[in-house]
Amino acid sequence: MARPSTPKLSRAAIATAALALVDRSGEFTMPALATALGVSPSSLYNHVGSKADIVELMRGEAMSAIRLPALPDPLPDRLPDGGSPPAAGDQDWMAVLRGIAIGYLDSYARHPRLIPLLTAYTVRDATTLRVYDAMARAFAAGGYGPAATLRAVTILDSFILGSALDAAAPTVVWEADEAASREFTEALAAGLGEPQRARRAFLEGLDLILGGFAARAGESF
Amino acid sequence: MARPSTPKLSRAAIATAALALVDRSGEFTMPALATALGVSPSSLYNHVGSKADIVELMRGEAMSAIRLPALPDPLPDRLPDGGSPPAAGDQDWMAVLRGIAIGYLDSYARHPRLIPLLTAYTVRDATTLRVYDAMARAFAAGGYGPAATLRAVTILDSFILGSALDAAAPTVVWEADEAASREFTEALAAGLGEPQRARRAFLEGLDLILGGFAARAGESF
DNA sequence: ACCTGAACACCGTTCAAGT
DNA sequence: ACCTGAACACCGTTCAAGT
Repeated sequence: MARPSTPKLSRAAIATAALALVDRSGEFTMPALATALGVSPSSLYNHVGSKADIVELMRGEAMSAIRLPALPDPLPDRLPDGGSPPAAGDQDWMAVLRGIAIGYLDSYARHPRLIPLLTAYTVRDATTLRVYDAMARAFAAGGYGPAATLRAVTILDSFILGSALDAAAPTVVWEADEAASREFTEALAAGLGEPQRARRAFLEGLDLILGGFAARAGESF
Repeated sequence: MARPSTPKLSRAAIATAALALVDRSGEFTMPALATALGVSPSSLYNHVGSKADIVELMRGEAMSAIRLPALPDPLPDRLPDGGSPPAAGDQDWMAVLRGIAIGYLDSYARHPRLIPLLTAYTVRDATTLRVYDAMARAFAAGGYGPAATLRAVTILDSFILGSALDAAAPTVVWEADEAASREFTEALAAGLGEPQRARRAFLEGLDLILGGFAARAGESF
């Protein structure tokens, strides 16, 4: 029973099983993963280099669900092919950014217990890079210069990741203690029950940020 | 050499040494901490219940540096004491929020390697609660109702935490690969060298968000 | 090429034993 | 009350051995 004729493992199978394990139990250890795959822990090392490697696989798996809006690739190319006007339409790239941001958050939200795991490792995932790329193209389409584009992408990324964390493992045990003010206590009482609380806050914050970007799009930078 | 006449350990000493260890090496294990304290690992359990307990101590330690603006406590109380007008001044609570947010981020930023550790545990720290409380009071002072206040605090918290993470462990190995667009490549080239890159992005995003809040303060919610 | 089992150097935590 | 040392059940990873 040493080497089976058809391999029991593959990187894809490991990624899927690992993500399912994290989703289900929140834990992620090599023995637990091996058990889920019906294999011995040391077998995993025939396909991955380390535990961190598997975390990267899970990141890719989680992000693969993103549907990036089909943005014309070398953006200027669409001008000569007739028809539509220069498409300065601010609505365009704002809507694109909104779509990307929401898709990005949803990818996280589908795997809440994965998020704290991701922050412990450094990213090196191609799909995530493509998300940033799409955002950068959208800002460029909105007239942002290179440096402003990078800051803008950073801002969006920070807010999205923070929102995902907030939703996944509430950063506060939302519970007013004896020292809490009336204002805070009332806010908790009013908001905590709300069903889509975290998501509604995200959407509101996203619109705040995008609104700010749109307002600045006219200025020089 | 069993029990010394004067205790070698205390919760405070453990908190300080743990934070110093994380700041210096990024690692955090009980044996390493014990060595740093000149003590055996099992001794720690006379003062803390678990490793998670120590993480909470570190969170408190990191947050204790925050200077919360002295906001009049039961806010309405300052009206009758004469002098200043009702102080509808939007500038007031916006400036207060800005100060809190920056202080909050700086507390994180001073201990970048602590941040990923924090996200793996659930918060139960009194100082952090006080930060939220101060934010809630500021929004209430700005005319926000309870539910809107909770969403607003959530938005700020998410952005701050996300920014801290982004700054601490760059969420992307910021490196354009072969599939990167011209826009993204240029943005990276223009922005990556910038000295205070992460902090400038944070300040810009913060102003975007606060600006949005200020603009909405007049509406009904 | 790919799985197994034994082995290594760790880890967090418990607990009797000491003072 | 508080520190020690031994012990327990883990963990990630390596590697010779098998096919």
